[in-house]
Amino acid sequence: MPSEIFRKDKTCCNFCLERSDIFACLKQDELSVIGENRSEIHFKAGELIFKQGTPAAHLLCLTKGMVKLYIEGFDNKNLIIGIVKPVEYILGPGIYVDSKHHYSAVAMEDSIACLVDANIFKTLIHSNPAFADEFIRKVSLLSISNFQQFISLTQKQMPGRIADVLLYLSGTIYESSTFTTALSRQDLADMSGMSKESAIRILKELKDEQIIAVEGNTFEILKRDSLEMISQTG
Amino acid sequence: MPSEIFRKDKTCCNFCLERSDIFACLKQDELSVIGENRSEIHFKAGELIFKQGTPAAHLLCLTKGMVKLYIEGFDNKNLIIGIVKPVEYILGPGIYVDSKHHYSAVAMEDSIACLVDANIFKTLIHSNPAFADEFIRKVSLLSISNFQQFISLTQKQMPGRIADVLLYLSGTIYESSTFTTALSRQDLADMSGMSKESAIRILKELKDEQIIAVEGNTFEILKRDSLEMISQTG
DNA sequence: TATATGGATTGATATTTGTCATTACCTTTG
DNA sequence: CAAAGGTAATGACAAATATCAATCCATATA
Repeated sequence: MPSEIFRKDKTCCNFCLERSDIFACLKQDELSVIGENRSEIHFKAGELIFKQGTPAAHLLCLTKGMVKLYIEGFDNKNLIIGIVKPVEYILGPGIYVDSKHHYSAVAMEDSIACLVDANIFKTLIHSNPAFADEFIRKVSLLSISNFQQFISLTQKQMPGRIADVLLYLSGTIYESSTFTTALSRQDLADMSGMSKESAIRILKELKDEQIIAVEGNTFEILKRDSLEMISQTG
Repeated sequence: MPSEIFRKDKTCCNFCLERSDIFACLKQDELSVIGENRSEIHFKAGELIFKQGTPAAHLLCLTKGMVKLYIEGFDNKNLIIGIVKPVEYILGPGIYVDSKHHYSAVAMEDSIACLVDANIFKTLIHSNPAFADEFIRKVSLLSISNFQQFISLTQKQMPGRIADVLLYLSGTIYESSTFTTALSRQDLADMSGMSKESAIRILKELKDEQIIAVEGNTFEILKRDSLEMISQTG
C-alpha cells in the first residue's frame, strides 16, 4: 500500500507506485530508498534518451510521454522492438551482462522519466523475493512478446506484418480502435521490417479495402476481424 | 565446490555441477535438494522433448546429446531459435508467466536430460541471491543473443544470414572450424529464415567461392574472414 | 536385387519486396 | 509571398526470394 509520504509527493515514483505492478510488492522503506535515489528528467519529442552501445547503469521509469525502443542495425536501418508508455519501466538486459545498452531509446513525444541507479534495483532483487519474481516475470513476458514479433517478421508477408503492427498499436499501446500516433511511416516500416515505401503501399491497400481508415497520423481500425485474418494468413 | 556425495554420483546433476556456471553458486544442501528431486530421461535422436503450447513445469538440464529449440509458426514453418548442448539448461519464459512452453524442443542426437521441478528452482532463486543473479544474467544473455538473431533475420540478405548461422555453429556450438552436424538443410533454413532451396543455393555459392567446404553434413570454414565480411555486409 | 523412401540438389518460373526517381503536400523560415 | 525542407505518396523497374517440378543419391526395406 502506498505510504503517506508517497501520497503527498505527486511526482514520478509515487505515480509509478500507483500504476506499475512491479512496485506493488515493495515495502515502504524499500520504496523510500528508490524515492530518495531517483532523478526526474524531461525529454523533448525526438530526443535521444540513451543510445545503443553506451554505458547503462540506470533503470528508467517513464511517467509521461511515449518512447520507442530500437536496435540499430546495418546501413542506418533500425528495428523498433517496442513502444513504452506510462507507467512502465525500461531496464535493458545489459544491466546484468556488460552494463551497456543493447538498444536505443528515443522520446516520441515530450516525456518525463525517472532514473534510478541499477544497483539499488539489484539490491532490492536480493532483499525482496517477491520483487525478484515480479522482475523475472516481466523479463519473461518481454521474451514471449519478442517471440511473437520474431515469427511475425520472419514468417509473414508484408500485409500480415503491417496488420500485426496496427493490432499492437491499437490493442496494447493506444488501447483504442482509433488512435493518433507520433510514429512516422518510417517508424511503422521499422516496426514491421520493410521499406518505408512498402509500408505506405500496404497501408493504402488496407485503406482501399475499407479495413482501416487513415488520415495523416490518425488511424482507425474499421474491420478488426479482417485485420486479424490478414495477420493469421501471413 | 562439489561435495563428496556429488563427486561419487557420476550422473546428471553432478556433471552439471561441474560444468554449468549457474550451479556454481549453490550451497551443498541446495544442490542436494536438486539432486534428490531430479529424474533423468533419455531421448532418441529426433524425439520431441516438449512441445510448444503444452504445460511446462520443469527445468531441463541437458547432460548429453544436442537439442534444437524452435518456435512453430504458420504453415508448418519453424524458426529455430537456438541449439543447446551439454551442460546447459533449458528454462522457458513460460515458467514465470503461464506455465506453458513457448517453443518446442527436439533431440537432434541421442540425448540425456535431467528434469527438475520448476518450483524447486524458484525456491532457490528466493533463498540464494547469487543464484538469482546468475539466473537473471543468463536470461539477459539469451535476450541479447535474440537481438542479434533478430537483426540478422530482418535486416540481412540470405548470404549474410547463412554466414551468421555457420559462424554460430562453428563458434558457439561445435567450437571448431570443422564440424559435422545432425542439422538437416531444412534446419539450416529454419535457422536463417529462408526456404530450404535457398539455403542450399547459398551454401553452394559459398562452396564455389572456396569460403567453406561442404561434404554431406560436414562443414569446414575455410575463410572465416570472408564469412565475417559477408555477415557484416548483409 | 529390386523397390521404396526421404533428403539433397538443380533449373525454370512466379512472387515478393526493395530501390530509385518524381511529385505532392505541409510546415517552417526568410 | 517565396523558398526550403521534410514527410508522404506514387509509379517504374530491378533485385531478392519463394515455389514448383524434376532429378539425383543414399539408405532402408521387401
